[in-house]
Amino acid sequence: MAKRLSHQVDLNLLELFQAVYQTRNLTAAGRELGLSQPAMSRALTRLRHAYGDDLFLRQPHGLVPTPFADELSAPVRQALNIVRQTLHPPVFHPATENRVFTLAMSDVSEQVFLPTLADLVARQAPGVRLQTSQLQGKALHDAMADGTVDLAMGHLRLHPEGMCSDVLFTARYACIARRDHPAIHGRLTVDNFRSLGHVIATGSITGHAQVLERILSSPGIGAPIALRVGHFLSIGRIVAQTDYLATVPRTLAATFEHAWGVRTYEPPLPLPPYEVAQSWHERYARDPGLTWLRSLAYQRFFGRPPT
DNA sequence: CTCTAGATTTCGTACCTTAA
DNA sequence: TTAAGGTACGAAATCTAGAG
Repeated sequence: MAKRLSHQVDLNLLELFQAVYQTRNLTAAGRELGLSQPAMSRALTRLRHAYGDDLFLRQPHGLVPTPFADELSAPVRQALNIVRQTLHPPVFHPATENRVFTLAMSDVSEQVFLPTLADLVARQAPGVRLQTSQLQGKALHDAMADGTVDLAMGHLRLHPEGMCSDVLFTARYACIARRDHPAIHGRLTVDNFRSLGHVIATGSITGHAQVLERILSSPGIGAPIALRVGHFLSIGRIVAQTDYLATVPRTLAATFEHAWGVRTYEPPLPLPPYEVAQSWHERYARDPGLTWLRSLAYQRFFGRPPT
């Protein structure tokens, strides 16, 4: 294919080339494209001029492609297929797809809503597998931007640049302490909250630690932070075996009650609710697989697809 | 079967209209 | 102003039917 286009070519001319190449008949190709025969003839002239080749020769049994046209046909067909694919992007078929999705989430989210999500995925898409990632900060942002991590879920601190998100639900905090705590009688008081040592999880990718540290250290409260740990899930057992107090997501408190026998208390002062969201990078906003997964998570909480 | 004249088909061009 | 498409028409090749 040594010849070069003499000037910019209207891409519709490639459709014309393809139609004429297939039909070997200008009038029939014109019917396919909705053009009159003279319009086809004129368009073919433009294409001939652009390529500097006759492309098709009029012969007794129709238009016969030149060797150059034969050479051109495969790349033109491929180019048209690529263009058509951009207009009709691939569809994700959950029942038959094989794909691994990587979800960035805290240990809290793994405990609280990953089981339900995993069950939904297993029912609808048996070939799809999930794995979680504990990346945080810039590493998480970079991983989401390059597609290594597909979706981040939870009450997360994310660098906002290029991020999109759906709020899945709003949740509240609860306090937990050991069942036979010597200083707590019936209900948790403001004095208990101020004087008892608190356990908080600071190593997690969630934004809970920031919120709780601010509350505990605020001028009117000044509660002591006795222990900082890396994971929320460690807190239940620690609280069960010490006189420490902890403020954790309410759903997690319920889990700790069953697992470690701790007791859940209403916070003695108003704590702000927090939002749990799913976030993804704008580069993958139209990824059909990711769109399906996001929709599944959204329906899990709202009973309907996102608008 | 062969030849021939008219009909039909198909491509190319001139000229006009339209829309950007 | 320019490019693209339509109508009208010419040219060339093929098809078809009738005559010899």
